[in-house]
Amino acid sequence: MLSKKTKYAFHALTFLGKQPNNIPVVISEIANRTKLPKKFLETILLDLKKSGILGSKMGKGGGYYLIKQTKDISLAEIIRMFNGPIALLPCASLNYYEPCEECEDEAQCGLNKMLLKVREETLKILVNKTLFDIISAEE
Amino acid sequence: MLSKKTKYAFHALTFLGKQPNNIPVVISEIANRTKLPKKFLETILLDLKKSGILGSKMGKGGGYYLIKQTKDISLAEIIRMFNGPIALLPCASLNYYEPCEECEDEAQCGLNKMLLKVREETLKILVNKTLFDIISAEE
DNA sequence: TATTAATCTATTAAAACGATAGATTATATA
DNA sequence: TATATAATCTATCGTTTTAATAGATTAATA
Repeated sequence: MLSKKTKYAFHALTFLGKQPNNIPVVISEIANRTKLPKKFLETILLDLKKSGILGSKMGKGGGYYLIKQTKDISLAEIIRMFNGPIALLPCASLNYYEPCEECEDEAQCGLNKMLLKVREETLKILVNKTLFDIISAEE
Repeated sequence: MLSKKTKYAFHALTFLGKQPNNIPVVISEIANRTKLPKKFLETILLDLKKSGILGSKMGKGGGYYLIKQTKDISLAEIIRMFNGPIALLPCASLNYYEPCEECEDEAQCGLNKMLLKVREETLKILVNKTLFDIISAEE
């Protein structure tokens, strides 16, 4: 399951992705239109900015706007950022790898091998689907 | 990510699946061999019993043993039992469906549509992989 | 210089997770 | 029938994560 933060990020991105010419939109408008809690949304937008997906402008006429192309923002990327690893266990993750305490020999562990495969196949799905596809699916 | 409970369930099942003739094994032995916390493991084994995957016998010579065939125990089944939905959001889950509060019209929601597809594809993977495959992958 | 709007720091309530303790019930066998 | 064995049940508990809010600060514009 995705956290609410992750879900909110998708909603905010979808909204901004539909904005014409990527004109900056202020937080409160994004919050109103997407029905997301404003203060919580702030932290999300900030994270998206820090990772280079959004840009921002302070002061009058400011707000947040999309920098990356919607086709270049994959589900995997957003999920990793807000939800953590794609893999089902840390021992099967490439980006967030950590060994299991109870596991004597990982190279022997059938669960690990299986979850590595699952991760691989899941990633294929999540990398190929983008914000563009989400927006295209609307209406 | 899977919870530790889910991971422990897989380890316990893998151990029992490798047992010859499905002879009952006592909790403490399962715990020792798998290196899992015994008391926590108890609750897991009980759940597995209630769902018909394991059988148990009290008293001397008792313990837990596998009832279902390893080929008939899918990853999806275990994950659902201990970890919850396969879908990434409740609104995209069939077994645990729940609408989103912020969503005015689900039929219009691009995220929902996308996650329904993801769920479908993920399920294909997780249903086709079984305890048998995990055990086969060992050594 | 006043207004606007993002950014930063700090805090908090609630839920989920992981784990343990102790009492009870069922079964086998000596 | 008594005893040992082992699952089962009830209850509790600390920690971490999640979701959310409050308030002060900085930057940009007009």
